[in-house]
Amino acid sequence: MNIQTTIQKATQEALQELYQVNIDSVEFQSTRKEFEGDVTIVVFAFLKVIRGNPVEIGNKLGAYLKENVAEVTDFNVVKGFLNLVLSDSHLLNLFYQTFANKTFGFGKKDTDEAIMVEYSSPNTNKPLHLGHIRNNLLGYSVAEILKAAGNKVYKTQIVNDRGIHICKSMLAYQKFGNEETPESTGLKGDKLIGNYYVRFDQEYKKEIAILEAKGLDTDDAKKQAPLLLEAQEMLKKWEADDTETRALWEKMNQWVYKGFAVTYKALGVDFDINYYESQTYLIGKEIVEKGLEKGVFFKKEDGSVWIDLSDDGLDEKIVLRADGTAVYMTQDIGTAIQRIKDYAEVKGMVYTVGNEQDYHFKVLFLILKKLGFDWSDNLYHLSYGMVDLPEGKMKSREGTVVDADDLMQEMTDTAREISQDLGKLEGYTNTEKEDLYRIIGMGALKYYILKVDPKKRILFDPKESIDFNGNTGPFIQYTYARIQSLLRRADFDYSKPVHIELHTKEREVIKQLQEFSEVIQSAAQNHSPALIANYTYDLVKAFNSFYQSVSIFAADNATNKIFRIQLSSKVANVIQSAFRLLGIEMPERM
RNA sequence: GGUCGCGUAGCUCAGUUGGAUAGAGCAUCUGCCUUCUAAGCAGACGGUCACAGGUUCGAAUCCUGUCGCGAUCACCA
Repeated sequence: MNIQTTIQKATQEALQELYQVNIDSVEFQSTRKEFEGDVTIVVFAFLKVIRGNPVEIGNKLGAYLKENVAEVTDFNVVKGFLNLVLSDSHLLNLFYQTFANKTFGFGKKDTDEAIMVEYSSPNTNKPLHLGHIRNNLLGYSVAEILKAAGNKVYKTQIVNDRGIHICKSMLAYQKFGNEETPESTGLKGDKLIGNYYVRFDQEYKKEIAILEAKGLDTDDAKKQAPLLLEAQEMLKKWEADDTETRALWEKMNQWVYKGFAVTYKALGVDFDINYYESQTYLIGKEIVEKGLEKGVFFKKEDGSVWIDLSDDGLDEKIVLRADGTAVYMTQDIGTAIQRIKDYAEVKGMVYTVGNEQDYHFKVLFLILKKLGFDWSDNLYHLSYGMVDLPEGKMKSREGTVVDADDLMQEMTDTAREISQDLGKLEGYTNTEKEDLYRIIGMGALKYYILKVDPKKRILFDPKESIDFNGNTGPFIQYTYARIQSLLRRADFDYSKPVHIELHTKEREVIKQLQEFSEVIQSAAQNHSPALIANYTYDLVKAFNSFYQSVSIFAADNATNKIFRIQLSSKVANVIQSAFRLLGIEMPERM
């Protein structure tokens, strides 16, 4: 039985005995630093059933608990707050229990149920950019957190490999490409294709200008530009399985995938399953037909199929075009159902998609619910805010994007510059150094993005993001590296339990360590890596304060010294575990 | 205009189911390296938690309204 349950039971008994009342649950919180104590009971909460002065009630209750609960050694009452002091031996026992348990903090739910986490889901007509970085980091991290909380997880992406946007790149390549290849140009495949997407837009704009000069208005000019008509023609050919078109499409997509693989590897993310839109865009139609029979959908005069969601505060939404072709929603309905068919143990899904699609997912989930799928209650749209640049919104067609590969390289370069200035890396080989620069640079980038609440927008200033002080990845990595260095020096056996009188700072760190598993559960529930990040930073702050004010090597005696090293070691352990959930690597030295 | 989200220190952000005097970092200022990694620590300065009501022992947190910013309201994905 843990201490909270013990105290809760004792409190219930006490109130029964002292005031003859029954209390369902007791409200706990950890005692704030300014006050003496470890656990605090909010006495105000009892006032609804007990008449009286909260201070008096607190004192009586405190006395009872001190008397009857072995772990409670003292108490004090401030206003309506009863602060309980727990015994050193209790905290030490707690510490050694978790010290011995290597999987500390990670739930082990005995279940076959799985969650599918979708993220990234790129288009194959351009390279990944800063927005994808936020998406990938969030999706990957949430998947890891869900795993840590005891779930089986499948990571997946749906590759948007077909459609008019791909045809635009293909067309531009056909017209202006001169048979270029990644090999002939030395470009990454996704970069090469991206260039043609930009090229299409440039040429398209020229055509529009010409048409406008001939007197067409802008809308007509956009619709009648020959290039666009050609692209649409190409899409039709693609859908008709035209051999030549398909071959070009296949070739270009393969280049892009090779390029993406490099970016994903550098980002440290991966997928268990890939879905391709070219294979899924036709499914979903049957479902709509069935739903039509069941009366979930209705048909308009022109033959298009809709759903009326006005009873749910939304409006009407199209699910099938008049010509019978699928829309985005049709595909998503089909894909969701397909996934459950493919992986029977999947009971829920997380979609990592930007908040501009909030409405879409609201509708999608509602449709699936109306179609009667019980798993529709376990769908979650991991919605995140846009990443803005100081100059304004990113537009891929206008080239005002921060390219993912470039940004990662920039972070590594900056890490190199700063590290070389500090000059702490004597005796390292060049390979080791380069690896370290990468770990630090990526740590800075990942932490900077993940520490922010997903739903908030991030204003990304590349210069400011590379800050290695304060609440940053490198600061936490640095703390970890210091502890590793400490452990390398510890020449005695520090794995055995010792018992000492606890210093205030030591108590603080121990209590903070205990919270880790709760934080993981909470992060899993809220789908928020930010909780993990900020917890880790708090722990590091507490540890640094302990580290600097309590000298480890000049400890009062050998036993104290051993304990402090044990404590440091456990802190390193938890930091590493936490950062693994964020996808951030840890340096052994830095 | 309808719907959804956001608004906390000069800047970037925390703030768990409502709890004690609102928390960090950056920036500015003051101390601390003959022993363990100073990418650090200790401290100072800095707040009408957008605004106005309401709910209650208690509100940054919950409810209503107002203002500001953003997204969305496509037979695009």
